Amino acid sequence: MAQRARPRLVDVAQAAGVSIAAASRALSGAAGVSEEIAQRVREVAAELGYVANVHARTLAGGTSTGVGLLVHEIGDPYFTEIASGVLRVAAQRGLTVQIGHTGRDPDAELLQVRSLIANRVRAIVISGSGFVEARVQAPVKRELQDFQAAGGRVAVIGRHHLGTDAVLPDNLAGGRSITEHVLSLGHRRIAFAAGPVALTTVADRLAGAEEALRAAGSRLAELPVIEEAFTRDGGTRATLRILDEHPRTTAVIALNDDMAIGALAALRSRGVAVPREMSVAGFDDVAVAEHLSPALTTVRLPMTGMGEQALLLALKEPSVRPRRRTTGHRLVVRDSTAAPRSS
Amino acid sequence: MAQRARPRLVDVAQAAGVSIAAASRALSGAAGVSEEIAQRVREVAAELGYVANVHARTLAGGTSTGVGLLVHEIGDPYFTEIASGVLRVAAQRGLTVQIGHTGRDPDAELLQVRSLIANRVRAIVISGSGFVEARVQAPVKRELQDFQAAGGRVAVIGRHHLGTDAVLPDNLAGGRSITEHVLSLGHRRIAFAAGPVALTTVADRLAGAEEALRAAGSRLAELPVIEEAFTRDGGTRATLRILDEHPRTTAVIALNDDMAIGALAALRSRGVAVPREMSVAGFDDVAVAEHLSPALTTVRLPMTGMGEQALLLALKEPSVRPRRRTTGHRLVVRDSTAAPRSS
DNA sequence: CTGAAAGCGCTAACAA
DNA sequence: TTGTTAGCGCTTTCAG
Repeated sequence: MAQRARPRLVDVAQAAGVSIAAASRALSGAAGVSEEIAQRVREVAAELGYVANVHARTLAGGTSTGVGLLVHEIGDPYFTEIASGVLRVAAQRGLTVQIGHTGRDPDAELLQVRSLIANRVRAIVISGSGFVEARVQAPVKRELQDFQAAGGRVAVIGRHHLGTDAVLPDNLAGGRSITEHVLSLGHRRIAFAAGPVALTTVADRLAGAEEALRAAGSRLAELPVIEEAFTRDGGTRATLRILDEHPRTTAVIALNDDMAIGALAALRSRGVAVPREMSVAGFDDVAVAEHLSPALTTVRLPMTGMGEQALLLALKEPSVRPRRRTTGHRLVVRDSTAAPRSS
Repeated sequence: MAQRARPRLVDVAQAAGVSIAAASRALSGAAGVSEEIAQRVREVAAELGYVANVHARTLAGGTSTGVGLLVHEIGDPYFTEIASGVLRVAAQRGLTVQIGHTGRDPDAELLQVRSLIANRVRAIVISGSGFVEARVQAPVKRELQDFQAAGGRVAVIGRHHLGTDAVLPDNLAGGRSITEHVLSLGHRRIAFAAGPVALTTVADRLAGAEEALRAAGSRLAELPVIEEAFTRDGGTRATLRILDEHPRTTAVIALNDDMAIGALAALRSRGVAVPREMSVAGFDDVAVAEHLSPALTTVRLPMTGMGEQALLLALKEPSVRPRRRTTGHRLVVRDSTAAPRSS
């Protein structure tokens, strides 16, 4: 345990025989030093293995190089891809990213936001659905507002109602597209494997489905919408319930790919052939969707791009009114959907 | 832009009518304040929306609450699961995690390590294979050594040669197991879809395969080992080459699941039935492996647990000699492997 | 138990 | 161009 302390700026300055101010300027690339001194300081610093203390720098300079990223759960492929986009932009801007799980729990989210604020990050990106009910996220909203009032920047992905810049996935139109697709194949006894309708993402996708259904002379209220967790396991449970409670169903529309994967597992376990006996559709087009068994029909959302966009938005100068960027979507028809068996 | 500054400790102290020292003690839960004052300070702080500045705190106290996590690419499901484990442990300990991509590039890795050190994180977890050739990672090693000498902690996942605590996945034994499995099905014309053999992970898994092959009276040198990127696309390219250059092959062993997914895609595109015409095996058992088409035979590694273990190790008191934790592995036989067609 | 004051390592005026 | 110095917001001796 040498506990040998790391060299500080003074050490570098001393070793280079210049003032600490000169050393600071040389290392941070600021103007006002002769190239000669700058050169020498850099060499000495490298020799000593000097690495500036970010905390001291941030405290003195007032500007942080950190950004925050909050996801529901990094293991969920939807968030994984978003995170990947955020990391890419951050790296290329020389920013550092602090990441945290929210678990779709408003309390955990509040804690994480506080932690980011405590770290004085320059910008916060929050991804993942919010709640239809504005009240549950009021504390976070207030915290974010204060953060912004103090000069912080915020961008959210897939949320409204937070009064911040936002990247909005095409949930409504996507919900319409996938439902139209299933209807066009001839399905009428459709069931939805949904996450909690309290989530805006779920609500929006269902709203899109409703539009498609009405156009076809049907209504969402006439069909089973099974609410379970917005996860793989939730998809499995929802599908098992559909099989048991609505045995004549010919198509399951899962409200995200993760649920669709769970749905496929449930159908396999019950020996139901997809798409011959049951069609399955997902939403998001996560990277593995095309490699599933069978390859999943779904709606593609540009997740990585959404992550990039969000951080880029958050890094821009704030505008008077919150900005909104809506993404496109694309229906991707693969092998998991087909016409119902003529019964 | 109000640019209204956030309240500081002085503001809280003033509002509560106590000294800044007392306020500090009250908020950080230190001893030496009457419960009465502590109570009052906490109330005032909450009212004002006070959030302590981590930079100031770290600078003054000398102890950071941040930890660093470096992954090759968060989009790779192997790292995703590791990250999930790390985030879980961090959250439960009230630690903050800074994450970065290394892209399996030693230079990028060095930059990321420097960034973590600059942020004075308490511990660094580096996941992802190192290089067989020790020389390429010498600079990182030196940096980590200095970091540790200054009291920092480091743990790596799936690397040797770094002189730090390590969590070592069961690559050798796993490589043996999966190869034994394929051999036991009767395959002899086996090909390997490998990542760069310069990676220790690849080298170790191949060494395990060699053991199994020798026990069966064969040798690795007699079989095609196709080196491509250790990714999905790499798996696709390797498999296409196997199909073209070694057309009599009856089984492909991919050295990770991501490559196996690419292999399945390649075979599908060429109309080769799995496992009837070609068996495919993977390695890792990422979450989607069981949902692939067909479900993938692979070797399970406890990735999430590895992430947890690594951070836990890094948070422990350092020992004189680097600690090593080896994981187990489990052969998971699913539908992608079968006996070769009797030709 | 409480408060005054000395830094933590760095940046950014300000002088020279 | 250079160097001096006053903080940045907090923790932590050290007196009281």
